[in-house]
Amino acid sequence: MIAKVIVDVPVSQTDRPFDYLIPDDLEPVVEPGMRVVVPFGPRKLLGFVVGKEQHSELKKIKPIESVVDHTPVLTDELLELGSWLSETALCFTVSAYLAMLPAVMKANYKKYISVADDKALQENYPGVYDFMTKQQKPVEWESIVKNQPSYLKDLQNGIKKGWLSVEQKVEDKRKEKRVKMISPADYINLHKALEDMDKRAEKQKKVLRFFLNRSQNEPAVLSELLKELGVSRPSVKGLVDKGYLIEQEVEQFRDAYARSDIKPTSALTLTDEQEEVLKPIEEDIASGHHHVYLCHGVTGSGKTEIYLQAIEKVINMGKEAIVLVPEIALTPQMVHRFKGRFGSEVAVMHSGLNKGEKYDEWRKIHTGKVRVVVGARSAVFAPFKNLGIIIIDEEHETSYKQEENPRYHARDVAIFRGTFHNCPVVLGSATPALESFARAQKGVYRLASLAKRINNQSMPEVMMIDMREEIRNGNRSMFSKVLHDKLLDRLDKSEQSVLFLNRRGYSTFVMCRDCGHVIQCPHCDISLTYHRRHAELKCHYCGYQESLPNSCPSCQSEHIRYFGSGTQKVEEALTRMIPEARVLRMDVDTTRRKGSHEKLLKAFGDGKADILLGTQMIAKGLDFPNVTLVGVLAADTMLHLPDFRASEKTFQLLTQVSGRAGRHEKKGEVVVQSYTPDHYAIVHAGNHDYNGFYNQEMRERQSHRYPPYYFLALVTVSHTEFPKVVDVTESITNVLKQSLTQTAQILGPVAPPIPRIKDRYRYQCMIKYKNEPNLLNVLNKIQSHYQEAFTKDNLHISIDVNPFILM
DNA sequence: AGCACGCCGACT
DNA sequence: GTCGGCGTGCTC
Repeated sequence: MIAKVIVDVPVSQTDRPFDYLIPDDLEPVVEPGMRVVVPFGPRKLLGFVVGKEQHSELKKIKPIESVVDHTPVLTDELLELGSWLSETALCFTVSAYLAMLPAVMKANYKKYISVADDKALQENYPGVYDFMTKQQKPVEWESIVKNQPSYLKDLQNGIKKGWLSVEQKVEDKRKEKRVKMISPADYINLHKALEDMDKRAEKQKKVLRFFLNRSQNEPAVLSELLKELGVSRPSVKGLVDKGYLIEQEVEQFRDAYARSDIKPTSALTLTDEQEEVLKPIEEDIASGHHHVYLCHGVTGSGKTEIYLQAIEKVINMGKEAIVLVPEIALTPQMVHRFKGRFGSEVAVMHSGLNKGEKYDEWRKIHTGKVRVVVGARSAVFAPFKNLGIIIIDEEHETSYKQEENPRYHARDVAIFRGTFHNCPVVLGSATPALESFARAQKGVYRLASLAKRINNQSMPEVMMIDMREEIRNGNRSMFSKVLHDKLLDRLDKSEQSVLFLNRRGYSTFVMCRDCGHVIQCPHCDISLTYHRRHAELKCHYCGYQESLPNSCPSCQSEHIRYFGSGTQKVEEALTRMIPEARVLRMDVDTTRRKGSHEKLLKAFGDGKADILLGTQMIAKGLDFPNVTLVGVLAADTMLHLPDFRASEKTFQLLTQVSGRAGRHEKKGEVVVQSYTPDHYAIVHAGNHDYNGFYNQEMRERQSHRYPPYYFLALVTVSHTEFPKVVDVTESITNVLKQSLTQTAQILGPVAPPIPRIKDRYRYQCMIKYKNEPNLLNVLNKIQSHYQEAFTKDNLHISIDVNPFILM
């Protein structure tokens, strides 16, 4: 038998199956979807078996070296999904497969050197010989490179001459936690065994009695058993050898939520509106039909309860469910809701888990221990075999698009899988992406609306503050008079407030007041960000840092200071303004440590602070009954980013933030400060008017030929030399112009908003198109044609179909 | 990507 | 005459 194997070499020349002979003894073992180790040229590689065939057309076929997995780690569906991804996202098939698995399942390649010809080596390279014999065991190549680079040359020659041998190893980084379990053998009568025992074997009898007193044949953990009975390992081993007891290794799952106290919940009564949304979804689940539902529900309208009840239906039918949540909203509150309803049926996948924990959660899914996964983007690849529903909450979130290879969008993957499994895909949002809403309007998706909040709470009142007015009235602080007063008012009533600072595009840069010089990264064309903590300037793109200078590097003036507004700066101003307020700051700095996110939120929920101040991360999913005021400090910072989605993002963010107020009995208020309060994104957000925003933004998109009216593809070229980048981008642009239809618009070559990152110049070419059946083909050709030149010349090309970030 | 093969210059 | 530079091409 022949196995078709995709090898772990992510280049276009090897992006196809290679034939390998399946040795007779592995014949019954090897199945598509398994990882195998195969010889490839002179080395050994990890590969994915994608098919089995009786014959091969090739003469020279090497056998599979070994099989890594006991059961396939990718189902047939996921294998198919991988090749679909490689075509549509223009990535290599292996990259797609690896993206579907936890990181620990990537191969670890190691090279080991050992002595093959003692005599010859000793004669020619005595130094190397001494070194090698001192080490005894084969020596890992990388450790020599790191620690004894002086030997490398001689070693290389020794290998060439055959005095040293090289062994390639493919290692797997995964490590299951395993425990030894002891249980009585099924067919053994313990009473009889006890009688048969040697009189002197007190310890062994003690063990048998222990199992006699236990219900049925319940296994016990070996280590605990030994401790409890005060016997030693050989006593148990003796019984195992006699065949009375059975020892087996059982995987133990690390459970990050094992200790938390989550109370079970049961289904809530739905409102008529919720009922109406749920009904067609349930019908699809019952009858096995695929539709995409866009569930447009205002914040607080009870979307999650609909998800929960749909999942319940899915579980009752013996099927499985995937719930995607943006990373930032994967808060403990959210996880608790699912754990509370479905208990141990739920696996949770988020970036807070370490690699081992992620692997364990993945295995819970793979081994069928759970039926529900709640997770961020990559959870869409959960290896379920019988999916009954896929839910994407906050579907408009940009984090669903992966910004590196494979550049997939979780929504597209979900729809692929939903089609395969004939199950519904539910997209939920208070502010759907324009693309999604447009599709729903066209009838491609089924639109379901929830216009009312549960318990009929009204939407919070939104006040727009024109900050230009404040400045005119002599208020130069970052807090308007109104916001200041309202904060004090809440403090009086001991109610809580949330202050939201939209920091994106608002980095705290350092500028000289005399000459206007802004300190920039020497490797990237972007200004450095000031970090107060260590009085350092950091580059967010390449990690470069330097200490804050005392004088301007350009004019030597000492009037150099930082501008912009970070959370730290706001916190300072806030405590200066209202010293008695207890402020909790939440940003990347205060939440870096594991679990600190949860801790901070808990502290706020427990009323240990009056004001929660934070960035993006507090915009989602927070639900505190005592919060009655939400302040947005600078609503329009994002509006002026060079991004055609700037208005949409601003609208979404303001709507989400406003939704944090007054979700319970107490009425909520929102204060939005901006310098452009009459911008339509801000106005419509203030009126909670999605449709109004949608209609206006759609006109903008149409007139500027942007999505959803046109599709986009973005080609970015980078190299250390500027003329080269321009040159290559130009020729790519020409190829595109010749190969695409007249209706396609090709913009470029143009310099992107950040023209240089990590000392590499960048240039782009953007394609706007409506219908280009040939596009993927052409882009694929461009990628593989230039790739050879690219790798050896250190040129880089990245192609993003449907890009989200245009930088 | 790695690695071998192979074809030319600068050294014992 | 050989060591070693890195251009070219292949890997089942």
